Amino acid sequence: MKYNFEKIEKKWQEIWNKEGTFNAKKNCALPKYYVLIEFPYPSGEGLHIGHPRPYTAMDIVARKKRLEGYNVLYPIGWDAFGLPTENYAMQNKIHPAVVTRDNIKRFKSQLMSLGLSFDWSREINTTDPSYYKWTQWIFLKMFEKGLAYKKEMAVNYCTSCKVVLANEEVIAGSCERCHSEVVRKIKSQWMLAITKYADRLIDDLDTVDYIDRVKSQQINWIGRSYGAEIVFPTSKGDNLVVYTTRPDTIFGATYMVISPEHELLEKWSDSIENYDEIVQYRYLASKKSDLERTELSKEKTGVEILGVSAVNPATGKKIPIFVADYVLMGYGTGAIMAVPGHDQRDYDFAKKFSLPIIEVVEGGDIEREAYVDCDKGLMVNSGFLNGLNVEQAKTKTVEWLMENGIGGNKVNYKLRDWVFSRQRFWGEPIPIIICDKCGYVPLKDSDLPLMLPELEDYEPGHEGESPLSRAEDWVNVSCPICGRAAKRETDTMPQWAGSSWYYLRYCDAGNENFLASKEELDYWMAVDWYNGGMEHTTLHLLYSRFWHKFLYDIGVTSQPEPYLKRTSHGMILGDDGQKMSKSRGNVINPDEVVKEYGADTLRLYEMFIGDFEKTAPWSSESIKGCKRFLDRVFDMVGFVVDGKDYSKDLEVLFHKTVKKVGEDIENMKFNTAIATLMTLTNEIYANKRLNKFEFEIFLTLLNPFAPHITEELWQMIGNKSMISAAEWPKYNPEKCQEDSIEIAVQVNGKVRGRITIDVDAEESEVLETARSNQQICEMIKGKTLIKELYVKGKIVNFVVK
RNA sequence: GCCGCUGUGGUGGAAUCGGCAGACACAAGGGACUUAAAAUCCCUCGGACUAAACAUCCGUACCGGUUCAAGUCCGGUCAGCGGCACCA
Repeated sequence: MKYNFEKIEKKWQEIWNKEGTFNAKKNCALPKYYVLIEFPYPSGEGLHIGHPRPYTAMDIVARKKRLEGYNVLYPIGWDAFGLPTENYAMQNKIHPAVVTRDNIKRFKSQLMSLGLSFDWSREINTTDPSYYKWTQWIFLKMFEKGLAYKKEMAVNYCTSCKVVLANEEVIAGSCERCHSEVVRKIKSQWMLAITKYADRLIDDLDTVDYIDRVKSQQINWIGRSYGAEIVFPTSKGDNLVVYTTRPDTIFGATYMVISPEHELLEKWSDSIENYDEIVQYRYLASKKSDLERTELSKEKTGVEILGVSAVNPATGKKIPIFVADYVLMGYGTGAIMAVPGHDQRDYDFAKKFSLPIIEVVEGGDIEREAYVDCDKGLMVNSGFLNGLNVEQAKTKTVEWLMENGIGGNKVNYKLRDWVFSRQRFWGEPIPIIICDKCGYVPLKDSDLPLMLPELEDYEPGHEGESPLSRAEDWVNVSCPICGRAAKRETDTMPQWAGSSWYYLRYCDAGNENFLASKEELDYWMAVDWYNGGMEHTTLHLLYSRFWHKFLYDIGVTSQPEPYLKRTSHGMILGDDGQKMSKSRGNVINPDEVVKEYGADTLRLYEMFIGDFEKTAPWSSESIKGCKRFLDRVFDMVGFVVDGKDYSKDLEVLFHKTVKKVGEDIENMKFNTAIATLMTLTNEIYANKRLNKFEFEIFLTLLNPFAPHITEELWQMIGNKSMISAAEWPKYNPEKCQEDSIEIAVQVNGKVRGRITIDVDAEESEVLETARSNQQICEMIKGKTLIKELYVKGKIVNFVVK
């Protein structure tokens, strides 16, 4: 009989679907295991060949855990708000909800065709009002606790998408999505105070099992640094506060710089002699996009503030103050003390403006460049700090600052609060009413969900105002507190909102009274294993950890962290080694692969393609090997004879294989797990005879990788129940090794012969056998034996001279 | 510039704690079966030397070190990938 994958796969998908084979049970006495993948954005292009890689990997984990007796939750849903859908809707005059529905339909049938063991009964959709009701509810809780606030601020504005972006969405000065220019614009925006959680987001990484590169990227992104704030008096009487990580270098501070947006500039406007020049500089700086600022980073620009100066509190000397855009308003205090001797940027600036450069740590050559990495040098030209090392000087300076009441230790972060407003249609409306008298008034819980209004078109306004502002019936309301005319907030939430808590909804997807019941949350949370892309490390992953911690603080969840384990998969490239793209013409369509080879082969190949964590090029040739393997597995049924135990020939190999496949799945080494099964298959083909018991073990091991074919063969050999309800095999560690093994014998570290020994043989016995080996005898004859080594079960080495 | 990662046959990749480098596949070459092709099965497959095999030597980006023994550990160099980037 021929392996008819098309028929087999259709048959089992229908059975699983009809019976809900993989639906998780509600909270119960069984041990639980929660496996999570990042739910897809249902784009118009349909499933990408890269999607099945993580989905299959986690499917393998889920299926294995089920076979091991766990109550497994492996859910799926749709992260469906967002710009591509909205843009498509605008171009084609179709409602985004309709576009979303059609895209989901296509994605769903594609995912179904892969035999993924999702619990479809818990399917969620972030654009469903019964879902975003709770996204809005969480926002209101944050508002209630003061974590959501509105602020006039310079925001990143994408000139093409006409939308405000979060810092995380700006890549090297351009829009993450469309790569257009991003400029700064002053706007009133909703913000979420993620910075209040900065320390916990770093420190709690110690309590979870994330791959190192995820941890280090998050730590890097949050960017915690320890330093000091120092107060510099000015000639205007106002104090100018700076942040520095090098308080020890204060004697070398020969000038100061404040950022163009600094508030003191306006306050000092009357006293500044060249105020016009400064206003002009500030205007030019604001016109610069982030891209230009970055590109021009080599050449420093700035203007000296004439008429106002500061005093270095350590030296007592009068020093000038400059305005320059190399100092950012968003970090520290927006002002610095410049130490050109020991900071390259200050050095470049000082050279350009002919400012004094003083060496305060010896050991460098400040004639040539700033001496930056000067941890080992001693302080000079620094009054009471002279002779100390850098660490001592830091401590002493901070003590001195505190004694004089002009500063102290300070921790700073690169992380900024999350810009949460979007001026677009296809997002969750922010459930706030703006009243002239009462301010920002939250909707009552009973008024949620606040549904999106119906609109004729979804174009944003020319000044970047939200399309919702045109829905006058919807916008104009009366204030819930005072009853006067008021307006709804017209901004919507960013795409990251719905995905910040979706894993909680899966625990109790249909709940109408709350985002999920306490019982189900306590049973299922935390997620045991979450796999996703590296590109979400500083966005989704950080955001959702923040929301989760907030929900933990208000008692919704019982664990401080949402995900116990986080891993990441590599991308699949085109067969030319380049990223797949339409323009390169190297795109592989999963539907076509399934049609030609079947889902089991696709699954197997994507797991066999290479190290799961690394990028791998697709090969239309290599996939044939996986198909060939499944053909051989199918034909194996012809070797099966009755037998309820292992045969003598294969017993050790089977025990080894059970051990290896199980461990490899746990360690994400799917490729070597498959290689091991291939080796066993080759051995079975050499024997051409297989006990039924052995075949069942083999099928169970292969089942997580290739679920359809194994289900079919399981039935073909007479089983009434499904293999999906079988038990994961166990191995006996004692039977994982042959009684006698061959080991290599080295002379001076080079293999010169091999001997067969009993596994448990004594060292002296093994060495004797090795010495009497003919080849070895000849090699060591007439030479002095200096040392002999035996590493049990591995190797013998004779050192001779 | 800073942080993280990776360099192994023609290709994708194996090698648990330092113990026989190249598992498992793909491609290629040869053979069997076939009228023929496809499919399938068998053999060869890092390099040098060799008609071939045995043997020997070389070989995990490069240079050096530790060790009886290094793809693996240490120091340095080069190349590539990812993230951040005027963060004081």
